[in-house]
Amino acid sequence: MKMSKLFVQTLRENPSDAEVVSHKLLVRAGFIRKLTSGVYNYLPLMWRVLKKIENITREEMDRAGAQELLMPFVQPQELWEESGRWGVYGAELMRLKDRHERGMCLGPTHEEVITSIARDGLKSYKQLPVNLYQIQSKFRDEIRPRFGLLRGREFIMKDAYSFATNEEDLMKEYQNMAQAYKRIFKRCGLDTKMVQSDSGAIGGKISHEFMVITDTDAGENDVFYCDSCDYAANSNHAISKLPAAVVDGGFNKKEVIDTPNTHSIDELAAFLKVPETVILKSILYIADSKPVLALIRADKQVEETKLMNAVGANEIRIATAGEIEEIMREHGFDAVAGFIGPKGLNDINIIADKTVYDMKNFVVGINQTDKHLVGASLSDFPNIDKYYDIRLCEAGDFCPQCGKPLKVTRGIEVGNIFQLGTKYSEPMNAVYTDVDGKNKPFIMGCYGIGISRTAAAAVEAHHDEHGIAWPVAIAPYHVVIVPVNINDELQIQTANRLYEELQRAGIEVVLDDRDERAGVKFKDADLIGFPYRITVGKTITEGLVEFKTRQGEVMDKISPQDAVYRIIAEVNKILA
RNA sequence: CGGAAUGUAGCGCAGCUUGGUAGCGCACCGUGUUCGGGACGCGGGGGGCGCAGGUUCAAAUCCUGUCAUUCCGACCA
Repeated sequence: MKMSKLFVQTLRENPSDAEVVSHKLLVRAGFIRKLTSGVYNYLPLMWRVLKKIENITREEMDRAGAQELLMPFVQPQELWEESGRWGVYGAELMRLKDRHERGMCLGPTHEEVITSIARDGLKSYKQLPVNLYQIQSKFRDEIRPRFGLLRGREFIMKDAYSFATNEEDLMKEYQNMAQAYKRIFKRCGLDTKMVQSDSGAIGGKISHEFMVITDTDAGENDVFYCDSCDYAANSNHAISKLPAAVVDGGFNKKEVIDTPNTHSIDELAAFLKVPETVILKSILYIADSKPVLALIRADKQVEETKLMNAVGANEIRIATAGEIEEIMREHGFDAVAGFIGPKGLNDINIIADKTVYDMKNFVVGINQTDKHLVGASLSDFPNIDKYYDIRLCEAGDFCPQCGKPLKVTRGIEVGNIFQLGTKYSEPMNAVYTDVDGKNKPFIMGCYGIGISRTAAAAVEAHHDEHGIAWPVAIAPYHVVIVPVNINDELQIQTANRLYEELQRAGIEVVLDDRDERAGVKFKDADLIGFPYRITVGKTITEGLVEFKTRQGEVMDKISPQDAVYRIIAEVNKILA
């Protein structure tokens, strides 16, 4: 490709709406352009990158035995009613009506459609197990799109769905996909960590996410992991052992005392001169519009996804100050936030964290403003009868597997795998006929990779102050040839010769034939992120060129042949 | 949805307080000098100021409404 004809416009300045580095660089280097909030044009350079990631994904999925198909982007409401998700998916599902006022939606994921395909096309146990996948655009009307391609509303995803007759085959395919994913991300030049996670709106029991580890804001997930063993989990799912703590308040007697204006745990602990670990914290949530009281040792935080799972709700949020007072009033109490507790709330769902189980002689709110009960014990609250893990882990907690300290970092979720079981096949009546002649629902799994997010994550992982540094396997082009002065006959001839020679060898090469100063061409080359650069300058009179890798290796004076051979060798090695 | 802010040329911005008919940098076109890390000079082209009303002799500037975008909080590949 000649640079003079390449469709690209590089910018000197960062776009004003970009926060994270991948967004800034992809816009500045001319890869993407925003059409509307969370929706981007993939310009020619970007499309080359995306196609490469798609192809790597496709090759590995095919190698793993999956079959590619393509499902519609627009889906009918009825299908979503069959699975029961039309009512629960929420505003993220982009709903629309056709001219006949029939309900439709833009596909945010394709469990419903694939299940309908399976129930039509898979009739016998003899056809199973099978894994079907597609690579396609998805649309999710995110509350707040941001970070460019990392959280767009429209994005490209590879989604695969497996169908089996039993849990064992599902588990095999799950492992098979986990292995395929590791190969895919490795080939894309990305280090990923496979972590346990909550399965969220997609459903199912067991799930793992593939995270690109980063220490920037672009990583929207907290990941807890252990260096001593293989434990790693998303914060929404991580469990831990706690360091020893004082859990006995040491109060002489049980009594209600005045604790004026202690609206926060800080203030209460300071007022009573006790550690937070002897205070029982009560937080009122609204789960699917019903009140839920969460109890936890006051030095710990509630993990809302865990709480949501414990309640079995689809949506959860902390109650507002007004709601707290109103709900208290309904139960005959006059209490504001900061003074509430489980006392007397017999018809409210109470979810106690396991940390509560060990507490003795503690401090707790009793639904009276400006008062707390000290010296309390769990037997005072017969309505606390079950204990769950709803606690958010913290760095410094210990690994649940080996007991060593856990570490925390941030990650970008580029892929995930779920064991769905019969969550969709059962309600949608997707069954096959088993050996015994009986109809049984498919045991399903599903497996996603954010293709466009993976591209952005690659930029987050591979860049410097000058621009992007694409891994060879997903770079839009492998090499750029820069003749310093295009009016120099020898330089331009040599550049042309190298250009043709590399092309013949199957290398993807850009010849920067623009009549620009060398500095401009170098800046653009660095910004766009070509893995290799050959500069043909003055030293060509001695038969020498400069060879540079985007990683920073420079050879000032090298023969053009050596540069070409090296590029051919390295690229072929990576692509092999 | 709650809180904050912004919409002026492809991009980044100034001009609005104190209304007088739009400007700067980058990018683009022409031209000359320059030529190994985003050169400089000269000469050009492009917008009527998100949209719709209103006030006024006159509105990018004031008023009303509306739409969009961005940031901060609750969601997820």
